[in-house]
Parts: sequence; structure tokens; C-alpha cells
Amino acid sequence: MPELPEVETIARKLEPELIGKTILDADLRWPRTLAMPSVKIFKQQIKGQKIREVTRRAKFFILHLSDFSLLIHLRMSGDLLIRNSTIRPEKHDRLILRLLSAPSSAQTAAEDGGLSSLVFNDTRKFGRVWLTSTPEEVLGRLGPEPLSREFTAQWLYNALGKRHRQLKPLLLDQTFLAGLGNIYTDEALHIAKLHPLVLSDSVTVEQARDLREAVRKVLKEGIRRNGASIDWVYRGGEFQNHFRVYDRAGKSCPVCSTEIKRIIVGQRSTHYCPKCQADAEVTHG
DNA sequence: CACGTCACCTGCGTGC
DNA sequence: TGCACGCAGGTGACGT
Repeated sequence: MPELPEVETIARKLEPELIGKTILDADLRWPRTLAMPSVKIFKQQIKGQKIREVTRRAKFFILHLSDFSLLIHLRMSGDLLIRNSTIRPEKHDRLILRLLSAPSSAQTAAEDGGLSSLVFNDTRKFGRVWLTSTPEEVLGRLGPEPLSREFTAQWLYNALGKRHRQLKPLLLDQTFLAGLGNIYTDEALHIAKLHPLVLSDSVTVEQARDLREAVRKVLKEGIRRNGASIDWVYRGGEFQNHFRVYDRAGKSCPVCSTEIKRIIVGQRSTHYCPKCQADAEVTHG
């Protein structure tokens, strides 16, 4: 499920439910969900930690605790939700953190007995969790945030020129730019009118500027629509109702009505409009 | 460094 | 119905 807008949506939604709560204990129902440290150390260290802040970096959800950072990556099918502690675990729950409300929030405590849980549910078991006091070790190699000030047209133009890769796989590379996934990459390339197979070092200054604007536009739109929900994973968003090309092979381009094509690039489904995103280098090269 | 392949997992839709 | 197959929003570890 989650690309940047989905993780951002979840973080914003959970923040008010989590801030100030104390983690009582952890129920690790699928141990391999834990990337580090060991199960034993994890259960010791997480106990009694207070949640100070809830943020996001790339596709990582970050809980800033008293003494550690808890990093959660949802990968393909992960989801995070708050549940009343009295409700029994569900089939694909991988990690459940029992939370205690802060003494000051007496109203909340009165409603739910003071006990709620943060549940990491992940059907396909690809998701991972890290508890660490040095989060840079996990996040350090990520590229810039597309919605940050450092992601300028000039930076993008320079960075594209240093590489010799097709745009689609390069934009999916989290060490190049952080947060894009298969949906938003296809959507951004369509908005920018760039073919997914265009080589990065052939992109002009103007095209780099358009691509930068397109990436930011589509990510903001995704966030504004609370992300995209497809199939059984992650309910709540509505961006899936506004896809221009993603998952629309055979349907018509919203700009020019040409039939949208689907190809495989780097083992990933790739959708584009052959007219809007025609490129001489690719089609005749 | 680029790029191909497989691996990690479960579940859903399709076609026979 | 059953069954095989292809597909899925991600990444990491290989080998060439």
C-alpha cells in the first residue's frame, strides 16, 4: 500500500492518539517483523517509553520515544491503527503495543479505561520495525524529501544529469529521491509528460522543472485525498478515484483520450499515455 | 554503477 | 468446485 502520501496520512491521523501515551508492553506476534534489536532487548527497552512525537521520513513512520526512535516501514501491505485494548487480535496483526494514557488526559482515560493499543497489521509480512537510538543508521542513505525545500528544480536537474538511468526505476530508487512508489511515479511522469524509459541524463532543464512540479503536485494531491486505497489494503483514502494512468491500461488518457499503455519496467507495472508521454529518444531511438 | 533475478509473503481475480 | 496462474502500493541480496 503505502507510498509517501499514505504514510503521511496515517501519521497525521495517529499523532493525536499517540502523543503523550506511555508504552506498557509489546506483543510481537510475528517475530521477523522486528528488524532490530533482538526480541528480548526490544521488549525490555520499549517498556515504559513515552511517545514524544510522531513524524514521517520517506515511507518510514517514526515514533520518537523518551530514549529511542521506533521506525516502522509498512512495505506492501502494512497498516497502523489504534484499537481498544480489550478487542482480541486479528489474523494479520504482527505487533501490538499496549498504551497507557497520560494522567492528564482524564477524559480519554474515562472513555476507554485508559487502555488502547497501536496495532501493526501486515498481511504479507514484508513490513519491518526498528527500535534504535541512532535512526540515522536506518534512514541515512535516503534521498531528499520531495516536499522539502532542498528538492529544487536545480537539484533535480543536476542529480538526473549525474546518472544514466531510465526515469521510472530512478524515481523509485529511495536513495535518489525518498517517498515515491509505483503509483505516484507513474502519475508524476504523466503530469510532466515524460516517458518512463527516458534516460535521466537526457532530461532538459525545463523538463526537470516540470518533473519537480509534477512530483510535488501529485504527492500533495495524494495527501489531500488521504492517500490511495486499493483492494483490501488500507481503507479510507480516495486518490484511487483520480488516477490519470496508474492501473488504467486500455482506458483513455484524461488529457488526450489516447489509450493508456502498460509495460513492465524493472519488474514493475508501468502505465503511461503514448501520446502525452511520447519521446523521440525512446520511440525512435 | 547499472541491471537482471530471485526472495520474502498472502490473498484476490481470472480462466480452464 | 477446484486449481493453476498472474497480479499486487516495496525493498534487499545476490550475480553479471
